[in-house]
Amino acid sequence: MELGRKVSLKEENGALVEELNRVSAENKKLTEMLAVMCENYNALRGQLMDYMSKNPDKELSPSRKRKSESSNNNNDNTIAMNRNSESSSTDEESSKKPREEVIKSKISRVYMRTEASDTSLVVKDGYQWRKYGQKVTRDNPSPRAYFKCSFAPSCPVKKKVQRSIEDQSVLVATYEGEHNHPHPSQMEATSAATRSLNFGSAPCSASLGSAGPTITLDLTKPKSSNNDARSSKSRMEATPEIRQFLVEHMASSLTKDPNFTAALAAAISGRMLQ
DNA sequence: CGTGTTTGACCCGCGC
DNA sequence: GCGCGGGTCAAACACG
Repeated sequence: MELGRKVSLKEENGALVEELNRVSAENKKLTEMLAVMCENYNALRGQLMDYMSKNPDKELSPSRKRKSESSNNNNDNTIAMNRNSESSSTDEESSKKPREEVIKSKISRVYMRTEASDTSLVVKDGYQWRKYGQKVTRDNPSPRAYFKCSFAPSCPVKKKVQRSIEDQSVLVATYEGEHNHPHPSQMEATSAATRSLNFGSAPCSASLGSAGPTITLDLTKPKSSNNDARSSKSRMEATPEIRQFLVEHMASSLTKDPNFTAALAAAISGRMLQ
């Protein structure tokens, strides 16, 4: 009967709407997961740098530097910075002489996907930043924001945040230097990170189809060889082995593929835009 | 009133 | 030397 057909059509319509809602929710969840992954990556990266800077005992004089672009790509690994905060650039108050630059700061680039409507160029990486400038650059119509770590001048880390010219919903954060202090807001960052992704206890895998590379983090069987007691004193809520493994895994991934995060963010955002 | 942000001015390196 | 452009400073401003 026609009535029955109408009813079934209506049911089908409702089912479709429900499916749409479900897909939308899933999309949203994936977006959140991506953001969380980026947060986790940033946190892990910081821990990795912290860890690696504790092991090598190279004597390098920390010097703040202005621009360190000479020939390097975005992930040169000059990681053995001296982390002594007292001697870092607060001593001599030379106003205009060029500071000697023995080593370059570590420069890393992080791609962070945000809402396109989010106009604040804020990349939540767990650290506190103070904005000190904003410029419109030539190659990108989006303004570039300049941040210093709130622990400055004892912490010389700076970052630049600018929207990607290709995808306005992707923030490109360029970090210069390394934090010589633990996460000031480790709890907030951790809670935010574990809000929707249980990071320490569940296996985490992210795989992308045709659009990009397949990246899988298998946390089911971490190595249990060594744990860094010093770094675990302040921020080890998840299992140290898991974090250790994650750090090593991330390090190896990044070593093999410097554009790891770029590819990940670009691929996922591209699929989400479809 | 203290703290963080905004924004125009200034500095400085680099290419011509 | 000069102009351009990216990076930084600092006074003004906003906000709690």
